[in-house]
Amino acid sequence: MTPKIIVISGPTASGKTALGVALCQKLGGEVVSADSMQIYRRMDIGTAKPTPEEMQGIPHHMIDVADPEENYSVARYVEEAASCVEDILNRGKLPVLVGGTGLYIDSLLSGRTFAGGPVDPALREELNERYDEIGGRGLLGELRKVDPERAAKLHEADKKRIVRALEVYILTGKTITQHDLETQAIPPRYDAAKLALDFEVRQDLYDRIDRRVDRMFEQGLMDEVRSLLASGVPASCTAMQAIGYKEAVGAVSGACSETEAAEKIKMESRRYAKRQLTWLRRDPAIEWHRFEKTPDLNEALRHSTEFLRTLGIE
RNA sequence: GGCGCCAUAGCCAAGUGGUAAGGCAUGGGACUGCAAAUCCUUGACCCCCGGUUCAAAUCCGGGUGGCGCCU
Repeated sequence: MTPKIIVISGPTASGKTALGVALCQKLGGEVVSADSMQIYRRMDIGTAKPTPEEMQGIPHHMIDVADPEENYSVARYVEEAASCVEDILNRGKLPVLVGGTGLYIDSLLSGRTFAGGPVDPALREELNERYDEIGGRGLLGELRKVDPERAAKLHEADKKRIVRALEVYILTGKTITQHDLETQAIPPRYDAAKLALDFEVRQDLYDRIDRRVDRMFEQGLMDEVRSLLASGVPASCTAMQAIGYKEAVGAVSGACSETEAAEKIKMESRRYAKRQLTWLRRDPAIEWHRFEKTPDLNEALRHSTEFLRTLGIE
């Protein structure tokens, strides 16, 4: 089976956008973003959203598809992104999935479905409260009674996952363990050629991140955040939990200085990059391109096309 | 030059005689409807030399380094 879709991933600030556009130009493709924060409108600077100049006329999908106050989710992403991909394929073009949100990429490619229909906010709230009341050990104990396998994998402090596991069971009568087994059994939705970018030396990536954050402030990150808040976007919503935004909110409110916020953003971005790498590294199918010191787009492009050729894409 | 204070992991920092809390960072890992989120995990023999003691990061002396004050 020939891969029908290309994936370009890597940690933040590794040069995914540029490579994605270059490959699209070369292969007649369109970009489908796989970034959990660039989906929000009016959040441009802090998410390092590609500018029109960077896009170079290549269509970009799954960017600016939601308002910051909306509750977006993987499930919604999979649904919407899949229809973008289908549309691109139907027009005889090549979908190029570009982004750093590993969960979104894997979920889309696998065709994963999520258990239990729409989330029931009341139930989730109830479970969260119960967790606070009886503690992690207590709630994990309750999960153990219905789904011992899942309970064994979760740490008592992992509130989110304990709550979700219980939620799935209550909503569907099926354990999340069983649901996972069922979805794992279905064949992947797309056969993808996966590329990821990284640096030979971690510090080089971190240096890039630092510079990018400085640039965000020069470009007016603070104003962007001020206007989001002024337009009524609550500081508590998911979108505002994004790195860069929650810290800038602190500076806007006077809780810390702008310099302190910048330092915090750099640090959080480094940690995020590390988590992204952890996620990507466990996928043996990924072809890595590691930059020496400075990102060399031509090098990456050559490596990529060579790799794609071996898979029959050119 | 004199007096005083301090010297514990990359940083902050507890510990005043029995063999090194904690926080942050860093590295590693997890991850099936909030994922840029959430969670797990990770290190030092205590500035140097000598002394006291069964036993010193902890007491004494000296050295070095830093900070403050004075002349």
